[in-house]
Amino acid sequence: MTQVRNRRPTSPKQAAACCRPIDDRLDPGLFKALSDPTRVLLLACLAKCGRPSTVSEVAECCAVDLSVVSRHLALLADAGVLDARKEGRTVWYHVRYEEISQRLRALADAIEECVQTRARRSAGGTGCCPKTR
Amino acid sequence: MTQVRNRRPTSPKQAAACCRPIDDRLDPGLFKALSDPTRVLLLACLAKCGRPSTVSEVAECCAVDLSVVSRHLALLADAGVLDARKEGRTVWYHVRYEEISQRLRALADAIEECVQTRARRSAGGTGCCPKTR
DNA sequence: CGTATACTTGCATTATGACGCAAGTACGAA
DNA sequence: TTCGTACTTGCGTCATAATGCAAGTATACG
Repeated sequence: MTQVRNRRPTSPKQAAACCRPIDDRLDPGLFKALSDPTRVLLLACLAKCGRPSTVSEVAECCAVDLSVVSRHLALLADAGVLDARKEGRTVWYHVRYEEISQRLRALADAIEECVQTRARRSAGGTGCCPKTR
Repeated sequence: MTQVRNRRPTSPKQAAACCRPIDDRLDPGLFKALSDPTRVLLLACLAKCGRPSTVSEVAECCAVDLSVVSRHLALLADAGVLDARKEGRTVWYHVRYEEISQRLRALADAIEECVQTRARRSAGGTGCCPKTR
C-alpha cells in the first residue's frame, strides 16, 4: 500500500494507513459496554445516585435477575466505567465520573482534530505515521 | 415508589425515578453504532480522510464484502454519525464531526453534572423531577 | 435499447450477547 | 459449625447482529 507520511490522506484507504488520536480514542470496548439499554439504565441510576452502591441495591432499579445485574456491573467495571470495591461479602460499585468524561472529551477532541488537520497539514503539519497495529 | 423531588436520591432505586440530562445523553443507539470493530474502522478511515467518500472507496479500507460496508455506513448514518448524500448512482458519506463531538461533550457534561449535583442540591438546587418515560 | 457501474436487499449461516434459573463460592453471625 | 446473606458462575435458550453470496435496483453511458 502506498505510504502517506507528510500529506493528508486523499482516500479512505490511504487514511487507513495513518494513525491519529482517533484510532486510540475510538475504542469499541467502551461503546460496547454502553450499547445495552439495561446496562445504561443501571449506569444512569448509579450516576444519579452519586454514592457507591451494592449489587443488590442496583438490582432494585429494574426487573432483571440479580445475576444479570451482577454481570452487567462487572462488565462496566471491566470497561473502566465503574469501579468495584469489595468489602466482606458486599461489593460497592461507583461511577468513574472523571474517567468517563475525560475519555469522551478526548474522543471529541480527536474527532475535531481530523477536521483541523487539513489546514494544519497544508501549512506543514505533523505528517501521517504508518499504521502499526 | 417513593417520589423524590427536592433531594438527591439516596439509593439507585430512588435515582431511577429522577430524570437528569444524563438520561437523554446516554443513548444506547449511538453507542451501539460505535460498538462494532469493523464499523469503527470504517468510521476512523472516513474521519481521517476528511472528505466525503463513496461506499466503494470506504470498502477498500478493510477486507469485508462491499455489501457489508454498505450496511455499516447506512447504520452509522441512521445513528447520526455520518451524513449521506446521493449523487447519481454514487453515495457520498461524510463524518458529522460537529454532531458527534457535541454529543460526546454533552454526555461528558451530563456525567459531571451528577457529581456537582450533590453540592448544588444541598444548597437548594433544582430538585428531582419524576420519571416520565 | 443494451450494458456497465454503484450500490442495496434477501437470505442462509454463524457468532455474539442477554437472560433466567440453579448451583456454587465467600463471608459474616449466632 | 451451621445457617443466612451477597454475590458469582455454569448452562441452556432465545434474540440480535455480522457476514458473504447472489440477485435486485437505479443510474449513466454508448
